[in-house]
Amino acid sequence: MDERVPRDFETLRTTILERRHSLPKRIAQIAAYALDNPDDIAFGTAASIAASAGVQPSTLIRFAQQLGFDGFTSLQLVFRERLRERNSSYDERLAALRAKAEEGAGHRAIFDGFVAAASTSLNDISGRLNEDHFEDAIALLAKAETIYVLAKRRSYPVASYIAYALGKLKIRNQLIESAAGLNAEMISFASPRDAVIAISFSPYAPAAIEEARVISEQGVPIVAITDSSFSPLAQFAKVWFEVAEADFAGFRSLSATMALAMALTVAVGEKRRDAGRKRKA
Amino acid sequence: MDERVPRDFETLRTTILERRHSLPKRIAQIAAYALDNPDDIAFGTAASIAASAGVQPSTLIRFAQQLGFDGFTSLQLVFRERLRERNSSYDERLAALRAKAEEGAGHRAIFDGFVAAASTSLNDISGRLNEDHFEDAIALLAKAETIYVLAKRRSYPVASYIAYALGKLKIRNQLIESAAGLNAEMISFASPRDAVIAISFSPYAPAAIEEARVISEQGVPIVAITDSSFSPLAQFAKVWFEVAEADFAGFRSLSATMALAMALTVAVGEKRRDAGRKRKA
DNA sequence: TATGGATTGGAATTATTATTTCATATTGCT
DNA sequence: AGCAATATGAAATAATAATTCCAATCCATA
Repeated sequence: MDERVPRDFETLRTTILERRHSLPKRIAQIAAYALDNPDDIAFGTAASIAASAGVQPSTLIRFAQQLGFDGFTSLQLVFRERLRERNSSYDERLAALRAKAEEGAGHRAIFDGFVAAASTSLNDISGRLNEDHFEDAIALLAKAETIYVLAKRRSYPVASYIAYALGKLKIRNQLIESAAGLNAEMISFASPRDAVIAISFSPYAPAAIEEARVISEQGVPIVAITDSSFSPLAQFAKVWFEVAEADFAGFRSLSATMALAMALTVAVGEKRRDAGRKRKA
Repeated sequence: MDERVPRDFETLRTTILERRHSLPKRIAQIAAYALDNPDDIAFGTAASIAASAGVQPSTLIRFAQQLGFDGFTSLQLVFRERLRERNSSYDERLAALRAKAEEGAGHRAIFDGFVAAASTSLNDISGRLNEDHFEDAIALLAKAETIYVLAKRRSYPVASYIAYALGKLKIRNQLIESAAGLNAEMISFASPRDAVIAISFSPYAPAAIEEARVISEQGVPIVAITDSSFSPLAQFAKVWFEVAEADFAGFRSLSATMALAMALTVAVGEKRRDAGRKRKA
């Protein structure tokens, strides 16, 4: 075997993708099948796999040999190993990730840490979302003429995704940001028939809090996403959500906030569609 | 076969535990082994498993028969099925949630869907991150004078979080966006001593691709985060990462991309700190 | 369009693996 | 302790599956 044989699934996958275009037709066919149905490769027999993929068993072996394995059996081992690794349960994996991230010094540990933080946050929020608040928030936003989106600094990415999604859903919205320093003017256009989604986490960006105060004094209802009941944002809000994001290396995961924000956005879109349909009928 | 044959792993497990004490010595031995090492049963051969468990192959078959199977092979199927299910459970859950949301099963389903999409994406990326590429990307970015961050539309939130984090870490960076339409000028300042983090997913925003092309022609190395090897972004990149984000209701989760982006950012920060320390010493 | 090389299909062969069988050992019972 | 029933070990056998081989076909190139 003069060529290096991929011994883990990822390397194998990469190798296949690289060579994809230089492979003969039938071999390419089995290659595509293998990447699409890795489980079948792991469990099946050469004959059964070949039949499912619509080729001859010998082709399957040729495929394995092209990749540097000495036969189908050794190729199959890689696919089996993948299943073994993937197998461990979610919680186990999460625990393992955290452990690795903590002990490990290398860069891989940093990556694992961020993945673990994101997973933890998601885990957490899915258990504690208050459904009544969620429905209230949707109702409130669905009847707004314009939805203003307010977030600064670390929360800003969430706001920009909300704005993107609202735009896609054809819901009129305004991201409160202005390179020209015209935020105050922008805010002054908001009326009680509009609504605001405001996002801020400790340490609360003063600008965000101040703008939330002003806008709430204009009678515009606010839906807030923040991190505790002590949040200054909570006091201005008609509805507010508490999201506890885990952090790693000083940077907060945004995954739970993102999920909540997207759910709100899409739910509002749906409610509007339903309302529109009813009005027509 | 007068007794009911367990066809799923949990039932099998329970059955074994119930009968444990009424089993002959060697059979009990293999029973214990089976529950402790289910993966080995799934993949091994009768001979190899028997050897690991310290019994004869025939005992293994007798064990299977006692449980009502007609041989080792049918018992093994249950163990294999277990691996298949474990592995696909996330995708299935997501599919179920999508279906539920489709038929209008309430807003909670939408929220669950976004959480599941995010979890699936994280799960996926943590298994397939290519560590070599990761190290290459870190090295490349760590020695850049200025890191340019390039992403449009749905990827923009990631870019803005990267820019925020780089700023916090005191790493000089430039987000390529300009309300004044000065992107071209901004890009023209980039030199081969700088580097770019570019993020784009299908359908690739033309502006992002075009800017990536221009900037790579200026000799500025690009680290790309994208969704497939066919991505037009990949061809301009020195290093690229494939991130498969699950989507829900038409909106892609950003959780995996975010985790990767943050990991890159923080790792670059660390590498720079280490380098600085070394220079001093 | 003729020719050589590469690719493919399908059956024959070889290898591996499950199962059966039977002799031997162990256990439980009177 | 002695006997029968049960359990076990080891090798023979049967089944299944991987691999090889060769003829047929396809494809690129002159």
